[in-house]
Amino acid sequence: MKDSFWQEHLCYLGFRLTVPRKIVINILKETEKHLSAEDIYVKALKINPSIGLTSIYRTLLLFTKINVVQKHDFGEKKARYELINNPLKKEHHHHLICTRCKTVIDYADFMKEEVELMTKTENKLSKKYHFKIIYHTVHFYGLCVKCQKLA
Amino acid sequence: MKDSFWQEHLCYLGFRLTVPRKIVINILKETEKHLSAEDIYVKALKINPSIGLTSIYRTLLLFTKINVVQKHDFGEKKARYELINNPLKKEHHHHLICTRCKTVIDYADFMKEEVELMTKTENKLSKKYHFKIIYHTVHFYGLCVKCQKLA
DNA sequence: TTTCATATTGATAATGATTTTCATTATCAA
DNA sequence: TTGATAATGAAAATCATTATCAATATGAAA
Repeated sequence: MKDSFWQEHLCYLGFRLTVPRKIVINILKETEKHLSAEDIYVKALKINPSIGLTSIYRTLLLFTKINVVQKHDFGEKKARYELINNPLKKEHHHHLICTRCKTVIDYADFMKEEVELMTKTENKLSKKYHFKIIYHTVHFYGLCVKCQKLA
Repeated sequence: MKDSFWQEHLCYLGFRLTVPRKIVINILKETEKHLSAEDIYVKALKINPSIGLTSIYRTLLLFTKINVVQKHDFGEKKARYELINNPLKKEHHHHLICTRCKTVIDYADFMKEEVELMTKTENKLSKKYHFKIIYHTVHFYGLCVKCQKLA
């Protein structure tokens, strides 16, 4: 029954292993990009034309809640999704976002210093503002090589 | 004709000094909060009931383009706006965002180290990825004091 | 296996923020 | 004061996402 780590995880938490859920995981597993719900839907239709967009959204919502995918907001009106622990990707990374073509580059360079400082800052801020920090985001916005030439 | 620094700026760039634009600037000048378009619209109606929501959006778009306001995306479905160089606010700051009540706390503590590292990282990333970085965002998401108790 | 309670689905309608359209009005230089 | 046109407000259109709800698929129990 178990098809992969993620599906086992689903099962473990008491969720059913359904067709749309398997398809969404497989699509995310095989890309390095940050796909929107629509992107995923289009790919899913090619695998199983009877799948509904609603299910894609519901699946992504569920996966986000159980920490199987991460939902990103890169300043577009639509959200983008990324599988957590995707073997194609670096463990932990931050993002460079091209404001023109919306391409997202993952980077994990210099993360040690960055994350160290973030942790330090988090601790200080938590105390000062009595704020319980759950996660942080670091986004660099700008222009990718291509768009620098075009703009 | 000129009413303030911002209005002069508008004028200088060749834009007209209209009623909705003055109102939006004045509303933003007098708050420390990050207001949504709707928030601003409600306040604007009290000053001039004939103002349209469309104009609020148009004004905010213009102001964002000419760097008079900064548009923020804190993970809600609606955007929030903040006047750049607001005398009520710290020059440069990052944000703590409560994921439950959506309150945003500005902080400028420890910014020196943070900004230094960001700049260093930006330089390295620019070179490595040939990416022209325009700006960055650092958001800490979590629960504010109140919501920690309620959640 | 077959049955069954119910978790999950897909089609459709609804939502809510933001944009577009377009005819009317306000602004400012001449 | 006038006139070109920038800017407005009302209403309709978009677009991503959610809610509704009847139909279906899933997995445990018989």
